[in-house]
Amino acid sequence: MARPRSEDKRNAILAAATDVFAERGLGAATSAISAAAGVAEGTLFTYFRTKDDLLNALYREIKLGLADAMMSDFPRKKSVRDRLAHVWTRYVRWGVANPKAHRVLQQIEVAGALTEESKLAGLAPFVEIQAMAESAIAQRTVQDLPLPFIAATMRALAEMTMGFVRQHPDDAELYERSGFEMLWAGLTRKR
Amino acid sequence: MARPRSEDKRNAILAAATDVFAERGLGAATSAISAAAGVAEGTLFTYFRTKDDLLNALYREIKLGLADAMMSDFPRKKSVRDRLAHVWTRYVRWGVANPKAHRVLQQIEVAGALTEESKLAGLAPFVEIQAMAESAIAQRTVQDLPLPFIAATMRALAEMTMGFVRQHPDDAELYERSGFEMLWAGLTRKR
Amino acid sequence: MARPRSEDKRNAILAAATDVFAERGLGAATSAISAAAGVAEGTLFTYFRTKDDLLNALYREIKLGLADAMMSDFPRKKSVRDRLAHVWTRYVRWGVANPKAHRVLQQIEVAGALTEESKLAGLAPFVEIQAMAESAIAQRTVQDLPLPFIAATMRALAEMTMGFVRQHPDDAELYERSGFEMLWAGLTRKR
Amino acid sequence: MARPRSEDKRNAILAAATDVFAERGLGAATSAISAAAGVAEGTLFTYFRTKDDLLNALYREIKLGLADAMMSDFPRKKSVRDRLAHVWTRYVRWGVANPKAHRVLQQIEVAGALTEESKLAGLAPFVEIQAMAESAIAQRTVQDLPLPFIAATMRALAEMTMGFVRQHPDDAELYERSGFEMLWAGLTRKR
DNA sequence: GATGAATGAGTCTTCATTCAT
DNA sequence: GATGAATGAAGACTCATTCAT
Repeated sequence: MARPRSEDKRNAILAAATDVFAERGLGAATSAISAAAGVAEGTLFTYFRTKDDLLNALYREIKLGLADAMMSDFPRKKSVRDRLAHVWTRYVRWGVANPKAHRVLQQIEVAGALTEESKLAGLAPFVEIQAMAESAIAQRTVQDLPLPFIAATMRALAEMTMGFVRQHPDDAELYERSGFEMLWAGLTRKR
Repeated sequence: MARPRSEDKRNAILAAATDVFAERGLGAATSAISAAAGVAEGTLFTYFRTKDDLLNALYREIKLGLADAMMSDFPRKKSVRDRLAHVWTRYVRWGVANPKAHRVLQQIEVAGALTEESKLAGLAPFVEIQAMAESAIAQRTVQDLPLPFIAATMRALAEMTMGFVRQHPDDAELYERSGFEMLWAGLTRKR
Repeated sequence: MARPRSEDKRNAILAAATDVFAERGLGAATSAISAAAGVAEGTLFTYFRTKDDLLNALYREIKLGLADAMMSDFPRKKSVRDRLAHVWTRYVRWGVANPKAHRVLQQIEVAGALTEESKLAGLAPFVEIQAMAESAIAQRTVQDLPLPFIAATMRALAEMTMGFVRQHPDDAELYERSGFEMLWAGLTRKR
Repeated sequence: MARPRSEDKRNAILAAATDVFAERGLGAATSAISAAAGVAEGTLFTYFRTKDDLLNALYREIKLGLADAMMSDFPRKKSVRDRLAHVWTRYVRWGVANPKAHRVLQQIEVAGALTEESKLAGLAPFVEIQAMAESAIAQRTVQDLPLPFIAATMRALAEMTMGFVRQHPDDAELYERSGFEMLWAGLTRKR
């Protein structure tokens, strides 16, 4: 029955990859990652067949963590505004609290190493947000715009907001709130 | 200085770099770029001392082109809304018309290879936009928010919009307009 | 010694090694062999201490099979020509019927991984052939040449013949006979 | 015009490859070859794109040298027997004088790394031998057998003979002559 | 200045072998 | 004994940069 593959080691590698990639970019050597994870160079490849595999797994892992952060305690019963605010706040705070993961996420997305499968897997956890947006449109609170457009808007503003909160932690609340108000103003029907 | 450096060659290299980096990522080999530019491998290094230098120069070059696209014919005399719409439209259209340059710009920004100098140089051409925003705040059309925050908001929404226009060219106008309206609604004071 | 080593497993590994080495060369990974044999990677090493050990064992195994094919039903009582023809035919047919084993044999011999011990062991089963040759020389049917030279001649011609039979199975008989006649003509005293 | 590729370096690499492969097998590291050739590791790859390319080039190079050795001073006007003896002797002596090249040739042929192109190129220099054999058959000196079969016979016997000459240099002449007589007896029509 | 051969450190990945389970 | 995860030394090949021509 040999030694079973260790979840701990897998996680250590993913964590190390996050650190190393965040600091040196995706071009960082796999050997740096295995070293940071405290495993042998070869071990990395028993958990992830190739560097690209590692990248894809890391992407999913981070996305999953993000989804969890955003959707836990989701106030299903509250108003559209409250629900959107919940998601917004959680997203921004996650990005501020996990700058490395956030940075790596961006790099992976822009690098073009993701499989279609991973892209889909990364999207999956966010269906509930879409559902919320859909119902909001239906009740005419939010303008009639394509859902992906709305989602992308939120994301774009949230990412931007994170940057400001990171740079000016003292004004965190200001930026967090201002960002949200801009989003809300942009999305809702006028008057 | 027998033969002077050729502006043509420099441009050929920058253009080739845009193509190659856009297609293969910043990890692409300099030899691929020199080949695409039709010059020898060594020649690239007489125009740019290192690969990082090339990256920085490319960044500035693209930013300059972008600034030019945005600010030419700038309607200094018109309303804040008109001026903002001008900038918005130009930005979005530039991104749609120059997907490779846009893609490379993003990669460079996210990769962390930029010198402070380059970052500043990249910002410079956009001072006029800032000025516009400043005056708009002063006259209380736009909310009293930090200028960089406003600029970043515009950028974030514009980049997102580009993506949609690229994917749905037939609805270009819809996305372009919707994006702008969201920006405007977000920035202006609520009555 | 709770569980005794299984002869089956050993054989499975040797058979798998024949297949894998024949197809991918001696550089093939031991893990490919264990996989093909349906055993764990580590198991291979309980049956053969090192890859070189496996190679040597495989060599002997194949040689043994070959000797068996050649010497079974050996017509001890018949004429020199009949006995030589028997050996010739059996050798050629074995090579045609076992192309992988034959191929691996050649690779091992040419690769220089054999111990002296294995070389000797590989020769052993062929003593009877030598004996036959010796007596043939004594009775002056065959020219007075060093025995190993005679053996090598037969082998060289037989291996060559195998190749032709493999490539032109329809002319198998022609090549088999022609080859033998050449051998016989070459070995016997000219009148 | 930069430094031109040096024929010397190319030859040094090929010579080093012959040595190293002969001693350690085709699995030998390219770094061992570049070191033996006195060039940097990378340099090997500017002359041969891959290890397989090197193998193929080496094969052609050796075959060319062999053909040259065999066919120079070819006695076109003499009898079939003399011409065959010429080729035979040259071949055997080449193999004895160039044991490393000969060994490497065998390894490459058995390893299955040759392109069809290389195989053809390796055959080309030997057309004259075929022509000779053809005419010999026509004049009914040699038995009517497929040409490739005849060629292969000569080769098989010659290679075997080389081995004996190498092991017993003092009896070189004996083996050389005996081998040839066997070949001649085998090929010619009886009576 | 232009060229491209030369360099060798660095990359990802493989693999024989060991050893915890 | 069987298993397969762990190991780390190689290995083939790449690439930014230098420099002879």
